[in-house]
Amino acid sequence: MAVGGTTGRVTRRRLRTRANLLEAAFTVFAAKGFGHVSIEEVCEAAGYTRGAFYSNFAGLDELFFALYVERAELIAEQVAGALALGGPDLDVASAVDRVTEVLLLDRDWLLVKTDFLVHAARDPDVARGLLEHRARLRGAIADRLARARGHTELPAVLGDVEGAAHAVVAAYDGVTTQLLLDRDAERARAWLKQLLTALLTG
Amino acid sequence: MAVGGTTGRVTRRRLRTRANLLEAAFTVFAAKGFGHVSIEEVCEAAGYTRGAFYSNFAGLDELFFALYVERAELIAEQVAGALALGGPDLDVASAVDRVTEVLLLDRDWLLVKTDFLVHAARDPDVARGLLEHRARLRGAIADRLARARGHTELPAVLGDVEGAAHAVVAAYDGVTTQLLLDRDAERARAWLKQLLTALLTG
DNA sequence: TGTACATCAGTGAACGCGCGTTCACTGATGTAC
DNA sequence: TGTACATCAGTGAACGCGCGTTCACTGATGTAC
Repeated sequence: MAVGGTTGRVTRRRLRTRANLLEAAFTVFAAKGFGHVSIEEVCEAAGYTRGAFYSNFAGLDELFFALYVERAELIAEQVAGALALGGPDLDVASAVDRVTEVLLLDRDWLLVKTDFLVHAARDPDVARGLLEHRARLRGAIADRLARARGHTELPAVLGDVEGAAHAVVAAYDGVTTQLLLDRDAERARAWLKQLLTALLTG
Repeated sequence: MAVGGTTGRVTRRRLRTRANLLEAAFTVFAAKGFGHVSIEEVCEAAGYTRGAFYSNFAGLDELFFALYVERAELIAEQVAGALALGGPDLDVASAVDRVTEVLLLDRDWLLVKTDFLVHAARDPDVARGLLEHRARLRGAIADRLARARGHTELPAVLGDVEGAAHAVVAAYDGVTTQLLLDRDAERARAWLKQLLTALLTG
């Protein structure tokens, strides 16, 4: 069995192999897209045989999911880190700057993320997980906005702080779409900043 | 040769077959996603043999592109129609209602559209075509906004009418992402309306 | 309108490859003493 | 710390299937008279 079960002693070697496979898979997925990638390709990129793959994952779907979760957590930490830098109650404009910097940096990640979105859109179970993750993200943003409220009053059109957080996520997703096509990260950043400013400081 | 060349007499039969293949392909692509679909599957769904496919298309990529272009034009016409209904200078709020109605209706189309986006993101040639299409769309929105300007003044934060049109597209893309996951079209519509209101009537 | 003919569109069988999946085996790793 | 042993992780070969691609052929379609 490739997945959890009773957590029976995981060797270093196994961890390393798994990490190598995930690392290589990320590159391959970003380049060709999930659905155009074979197990064989992932193994070749990682320098293992297919047997090693099956020893660690039940199939490409499982690996893709693991890959997404791992990277998503990484990004979440980076965002949290960027926000933490600004002290406990950074004003909205600065927070936007910081977060934008981190979020729109890695094109490969945006590609994989979008692949995962469209994959999740077709599988309710996967979708549920992704929705929960997004809900947590919105929660964090809402907290942040609530704390920054003293500096700038939010416009009433969006409803409460939760609504504003929702708007932030939507703006981010919207800008991502354009960025995927024109590959102009600088413009995307400026543009996201402008959008968020329009939304949060009505 | 499957594509154009000198436009040498296209029979009805050929047109019908092509249309049937595209129709069936749309369903199959929506259900499984480009990249998880075989030529065989499309042919089976359409009721043809694989030879018929190769007589009409060079490969899945070409069919996918043709499919996207066809449906995108269809949607564009529907949107134009919805706007035309409201007379020459509908106010912004009503225009938003009408367009939203059309745009967020068809989940299958959103799935295929997103598949195409992520496909285009990996192929600069395809991306260019899609960017041009989006630019035309923005242009149409900008025109509309310019005509509705008399009723409602746009907020200055977004810049000119072009900027506002850009924002509309970003909001739409952002809401689409959420809708793909939660499948709640009504909420998405309400939400998009709210977002656009916040953006356009700062 | 009907018939004869030419061209074309789709058929269906065949070929072969890429790759998913399995599994007996071996070298690596960890443990007990 | 060193050695002997047990278990585990990854190897690599083998099997077979799904499907992409081709092509000689035939029934459908269009045209000329």
